[in-house]
Amino acid sequence: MWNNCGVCMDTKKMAKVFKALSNPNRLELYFQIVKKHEASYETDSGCLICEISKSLNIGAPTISHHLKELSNADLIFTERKGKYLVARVNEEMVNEVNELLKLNNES
Amino acid sequence: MWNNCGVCMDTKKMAKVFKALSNPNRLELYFQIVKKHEASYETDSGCLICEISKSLNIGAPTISHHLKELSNADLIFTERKGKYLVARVNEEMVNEVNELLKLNNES
DNA sequence: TTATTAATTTGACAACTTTCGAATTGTATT
DNA sequence: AATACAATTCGAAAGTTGTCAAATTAATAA
Repeated sequence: MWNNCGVCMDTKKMAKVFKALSNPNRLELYFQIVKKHEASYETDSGCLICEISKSLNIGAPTISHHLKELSNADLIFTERKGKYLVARVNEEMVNEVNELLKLNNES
Repeated sequence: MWNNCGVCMDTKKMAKVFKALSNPNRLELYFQIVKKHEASYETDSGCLICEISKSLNIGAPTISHHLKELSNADLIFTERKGKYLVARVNEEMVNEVNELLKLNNES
């Protein structure tokens, strides 16, 4: 459970997730992926990055970089569909984070 | 709802919270405050920082700095009790973050 | 009052982040 | 084949972060 640095194993993984969400533009990107994901739940059509990127005032290289960070933190999956990139939320991971953050007292 | 940078107002606030939780040592510090908070729920005795800091391998100035970040992000409250500093979780904020992170589809 | 313990401030430094422009790769359209 | 569009890679600039040592403040105990 504890490593030699006094930091819990899971803590590092979780810190990485939070770091991925810690930049406003990246967080907004994440929220838009979630929103599309929820909207297209029935069709399971995923979310085109080029559409999202129009609404964020940052260039394509930056978007690419941010997506990699979200992906590296296991918050999203990405997949190439021909010319386009499709992003999907990793629901399992998000639920895990939610559990960890939840306070469980009886107030 | 949206500002001129294409970033949602709440997004900045949330990004700040996630940034506060994005460093492993700071996250561990936060978790320990939560743990103590939950354990001492009945007595409402709070959590002494000097106790926690023994289990993290970082110096006092760094702890002080990290506490300020958690506090700045409204994740915790701190209060001086004589010689000691007592930390408490801001339950309202944590619940808010949890709501925002929660996925609401029917899977 | 002196010494001790807890916490903060300051200043510094290396490491990391965010972002961009330019060049490049991959795919589709004409 | 030539063009256009989507995305990635690279290299660099400007800014931010995590950490510490040294000095300082605050409160308590001897």
